[in-house]
Amino acid sequence: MLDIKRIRNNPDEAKEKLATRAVKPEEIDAVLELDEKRRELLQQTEQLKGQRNKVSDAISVAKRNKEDATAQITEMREVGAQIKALDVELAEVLDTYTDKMSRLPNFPHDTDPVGPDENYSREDRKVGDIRHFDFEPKAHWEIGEALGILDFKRAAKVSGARFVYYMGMGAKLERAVYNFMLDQHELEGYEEVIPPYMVNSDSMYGTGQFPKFKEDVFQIKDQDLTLIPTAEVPLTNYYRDEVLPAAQLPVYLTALTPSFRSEAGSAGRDTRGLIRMHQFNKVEMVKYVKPETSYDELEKMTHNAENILQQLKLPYHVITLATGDMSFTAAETHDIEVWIPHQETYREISSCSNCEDFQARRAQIRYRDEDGKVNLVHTLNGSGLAVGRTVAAILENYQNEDGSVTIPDVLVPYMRGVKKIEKK
RNA sequence: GGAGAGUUGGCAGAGUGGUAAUGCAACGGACUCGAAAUCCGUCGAACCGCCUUAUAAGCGGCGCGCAGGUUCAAUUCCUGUACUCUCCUCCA
Repeated sequence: MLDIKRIRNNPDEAKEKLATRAVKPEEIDAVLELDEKRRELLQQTEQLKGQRNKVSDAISVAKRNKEDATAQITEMREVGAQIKALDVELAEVLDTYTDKMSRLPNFPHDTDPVGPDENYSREDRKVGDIRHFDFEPKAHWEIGEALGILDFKRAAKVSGARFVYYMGMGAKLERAVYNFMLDQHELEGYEEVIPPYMVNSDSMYGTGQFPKFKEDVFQIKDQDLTLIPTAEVPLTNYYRDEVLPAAQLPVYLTALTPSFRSEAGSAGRDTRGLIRMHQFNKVEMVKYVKPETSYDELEKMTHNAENILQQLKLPYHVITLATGDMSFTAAETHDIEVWIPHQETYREISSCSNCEDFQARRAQIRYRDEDGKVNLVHTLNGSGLAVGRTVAAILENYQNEDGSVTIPDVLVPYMRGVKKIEKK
C-alpha cells in the first residue's frame, strides 16, 4: 500500500512514477477524489460525534441531578440518525477507496530502468563461464527421465500436468541442494524457519498477493486458507501487526518450503520439465530492516543468492528489472538468471526485491526507534534459490555425453559421497 | 466433532448502560559526586481528521478480539464471528 499523504501532496509525482508501471493517471485521480470525499464525510461525522459526546455528558449530569433531559434526548435522536447515515456513506466511500488503493503497485526506485517489459531490464553483471559442449546437450527432463530420477508421467496420472515425482538419486539431489542452500544462509546470519504452508487471507493481503492476484493461488474449499505461493508470505507476516524494538533489526529469516501456484494464464509455456510447476521447493530469504539500510541489504541479499550459484559453479547473470516488469510490491528487483544449455538462454532462478514500506504499511509491521517514535520497517524478500530450477540447471550444465550427470563438488558431501548419477 | 472458560494499554489486572480503576514498566524532575533506593509529577501504545509549508503543540474523532444490532448514550445488553485455553472424543 502506498502512502496516501505522499500521493495527496504530490499527485504529479505519483502519476509519473506509476505510469511506468502501467497505471493510468485517471486511477490516481479517482483515488484522490475518493480520499477527498472520505475526509469530507469524516469531518462531518466527527463534528456530529463531538456534539453527541458533549450532549451525552449533559444528559448524564441531568439524570444524576434528577432533572428533565427529554429535549436533549430528542435532539440527540436526530443527531444519531444523521451520524448513522453519514457513517454508512463513509463506509461505502472507504470501501472503494481502500480497494483502489490496495490495487496500486509500489513506486519504483529512481534508479530502476524504465520500460514496459523485460526487454528494458538492465544487465548488471555476468558471472561464470558458459560450458562448451562437444555433443548436443539434452534437456533436463530427457536426462532425468532417462536416469529414472524424474517421473512426469506418473505425476500426471496421480496429480496432473505440472507435477513431478523425484525418484531415488533425483530426490537425494533435490534434498542435497536445499540443505546446502539452508546451510549457506545460516552462515550468512539467517535464522532457519519452518513456517505454515497454508495462510489466511489477512496474510495474503499483507504481503500484497490479495486482492489483486487471487486467481494465481490454490485455496482450501470452505476455509480461509491458501496454499502459500512462496515462503515470503508466512515469513513476512511473522511480525504482522507488531512493533519491534529497533535493536532487534535487522531480522534475517530463511525457509525451505514448497510453493504452490496455479499458473493461470501461462498455458503452453514451459510445459515440459521442472521450470514451471504447480508445486516446487524454494529456499526463501526475508529481511526486516530499517529504511535507511534497505538498499544495502538488497545488495547483500542478492549476493547471498549469487553465492549459491557461484559455489555450484553455474553460470548466471544478474539483471535489474524494468519498472513494467517488476512484481506488484517491489520498488526494486534484481533477478538472477541461470544458464540453461538446452534452451541456450538464461532462466530466472531467483528474484530479490526491496519492497520498502509497501508491505509493512499493509501488514502494519513497525519498529520503535531510539527516540520512541514508531515507523514502518522495510521488508525484503528473495529466493535463495528456487530448488527445482537449480536441479534442472545442474542436470543440464553437468550432463555428460553418456547420459550421466556429475555432482557439483560442494554437493558431494550432501550426497553422502556420490559424485555422479548414472543409469541403474 | 462435543462441552465450558476467556480476549481490556508495553505487561499484569478491575470495571456489568453515563468521563476505562489500580499496580508494574516507561518517561520527566528532586535527592546524590554518580547510581540504586526513595519522593514528586506525566502516561491508553498505535491510528484518523482539523490546524500547520512540515513537525511538535493544540482541538476533535476513534479506541476494551472483530463485525453488526438495540439505545440519547455500549467495555457493559443482544446477534454473529475469529482466536486462545481446559476437558471429552478422534488422530500422526
